[in-house]
Amino acid sequence: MIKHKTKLEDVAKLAGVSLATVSRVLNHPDIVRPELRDKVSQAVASLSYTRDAAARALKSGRTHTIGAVVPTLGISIFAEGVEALQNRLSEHGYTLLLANSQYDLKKELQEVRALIERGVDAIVLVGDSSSNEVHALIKKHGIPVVITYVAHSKRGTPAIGIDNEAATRDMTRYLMGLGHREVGVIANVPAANDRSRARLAGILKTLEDAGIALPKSRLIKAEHSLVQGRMGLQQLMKSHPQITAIICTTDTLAVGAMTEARAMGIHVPGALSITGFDDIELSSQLEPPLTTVSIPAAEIGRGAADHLINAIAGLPIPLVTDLPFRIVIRGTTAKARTTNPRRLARA
Amino acid sequence: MIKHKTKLEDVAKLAGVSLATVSRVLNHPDIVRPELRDKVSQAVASLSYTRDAAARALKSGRTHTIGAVVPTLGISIFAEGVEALQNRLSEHGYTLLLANSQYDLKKELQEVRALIERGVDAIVLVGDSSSNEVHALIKKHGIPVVITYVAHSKRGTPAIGIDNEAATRDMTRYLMGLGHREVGVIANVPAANDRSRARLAGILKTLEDAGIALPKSRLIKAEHSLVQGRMGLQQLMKSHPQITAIICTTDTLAVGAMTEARAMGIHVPGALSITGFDDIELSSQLEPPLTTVSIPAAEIGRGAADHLINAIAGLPIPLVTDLPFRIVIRGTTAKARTTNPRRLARA
DNA sequence: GCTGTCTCTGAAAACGATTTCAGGATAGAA
DNA sequence: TTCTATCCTGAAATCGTTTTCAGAGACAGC
Repeated sequence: MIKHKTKLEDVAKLAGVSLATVSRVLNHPDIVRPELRDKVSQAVASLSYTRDAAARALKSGRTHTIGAVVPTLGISIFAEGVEALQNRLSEHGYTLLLANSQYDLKKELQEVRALIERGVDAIVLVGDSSSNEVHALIKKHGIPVVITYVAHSKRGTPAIGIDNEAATRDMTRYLMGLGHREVGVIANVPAANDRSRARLAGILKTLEDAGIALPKSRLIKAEHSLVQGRMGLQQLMKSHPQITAIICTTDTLAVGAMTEARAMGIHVPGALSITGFDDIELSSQLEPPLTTVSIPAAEIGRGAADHLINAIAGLPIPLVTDLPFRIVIRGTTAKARTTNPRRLARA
Repeated sequence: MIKHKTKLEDVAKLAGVSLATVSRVLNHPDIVRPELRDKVSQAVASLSYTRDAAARALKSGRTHTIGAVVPTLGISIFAEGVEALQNRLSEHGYTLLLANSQYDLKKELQEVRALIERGVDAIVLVGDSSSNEVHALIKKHGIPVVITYVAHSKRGTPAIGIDNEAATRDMTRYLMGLGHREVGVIANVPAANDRSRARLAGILKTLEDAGIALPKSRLIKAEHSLVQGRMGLQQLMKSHPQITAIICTTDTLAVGAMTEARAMGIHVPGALSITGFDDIELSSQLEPPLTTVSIPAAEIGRGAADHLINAIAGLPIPLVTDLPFRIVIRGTTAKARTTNPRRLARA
């Protein structure tokens, strides 16, 4: 138990100098005469003194604190991004205040408000589908902000991430290059998730450009879970056995789809190609390993940290930091089969 | 951009009362005359005033902030626990400061120190293997703390979680009940992970009690990853083809093991039973679904929040909150085979 | 009508740091 | 030796609340 929290005054007394000098040693060591500086440092050390964060924050107006609101930590790319963000912040003496929105715009606003009231120096958001109130609030307080996991700015807000639409475009083209024309899509498209919507848009646009229509019955809108991936695949293959490729907007859905394909006796990739998105740890370890899009989650987290630290220091930050994604071709994709679907489906 | 951050004084002026009264309306509404209270509330609303957190913290000595240090968010049970923790804290007006230790005791100490310097009102730790310095530091500052994911107190620190050793004991007994005598173990046992050590201890003790020795060659110490699970199984089954059951200390290892078993042509559970621990989302969706131990991660997070909020209010908190785990029997376990191992292994 | 209680309100003193402003000491120049 | 310029240092104001302390009103009892 501490009796009398050591404060600046105690250090000053011990070192035989004034408060101001101690403060200077702590903040601008270079403007203090070396001998005094040493004496003070010694006093600080011997008392194991640390400045009171609240008092500093009150006087200086900066809390050395950065807030982040992510949809959920249950999705590994966000967990990975947050972890990288925190590590980088920690290296620079910043502390992370974390909140989650559960893809609920109202909750996001509420958490952002709480963060601002706590006096965070900057804010990290995920995606560009935050409500206008959120952005208005942040702007009103003049707080630096970055949106992550997307590579386009909106309302002038800096962004760091990948071009989701381009990624699914590339993936779809790759499948078409393998001869797939009969495709199905399993997509999770909550209202508050612009990343998923962009991914879906990339697929649809590419198919359309190739003259392939995607009737509603071939597009399963699912929640982000393994079970829904399974159900999606089942529904798709039962109603459209001629399908040769299934594009999923997340690995979780794709893994679910793979499981169901196996249960239905559909060989992957012989009879059916499946692709995912995110490249979670599991994907490379499956049998067969999943073809997917790998996104640099850790880099996004670190980059967001760097950008904001700079912004707090008054430096400009790039409006868009477009990080490269990677199409990772593994074992779940192959040339489209041309034989009778029913035959192969039972194989 | 805000020009002149509205403060207590502005509200007081608008409402025609003193600073003290406004503060009272905000903190103890009941002791202020209704008509004045309304006038003040109205002024607060019309200026959309919010108290400065730093000033409050400085004066009141409480930050309404709780810090947590977890090993990593990459393990879903921690991600789930943190999310639940944050949600519960948020409901009660607290903000979560999050840090991660990467299973590094030094880093944990460093992060805890940073958290304390930020003035957190309480701290959440994972497991009981934190360094003595960590606990000394926390104690010195008189900050409430809870250790999580374990169900035993150490150094008098309150704990909330499960009895890991009992869980693997139960699981091992279950396997023995199925007739398994030839077992192998894949365990991840970093120095800073008492949970995993307890899990391993539960297995070894139970086997020993049953008169089954576990030679070193049947115990694979692995890192917590799918790949290591695969490698572990391969090594085990190559050197001891007579093994009929593999106990893993985490689902991730077990999933890796299952993948490898399939690759090696070993039928699960016909030729080999495999068990995990954690019950991650994936486990129930595998083919066959994994027999494992389910742990109440969200409940741990919420419980930690509740305990600490009480502790801050000066209420006592239980020393040990032993939450129930659940042995979930699914498709990867079956009676031990008695036929020639080599035969079946090729089947 | 006066005094004693009881409520409620306001003035002012913290909380612990940062930083401005001015003055003291030192060094160099004349 | 004396004066100016240069550095450093310390005193004091300030950041925005909370809370103590005492005083002003209101009300009832006598």
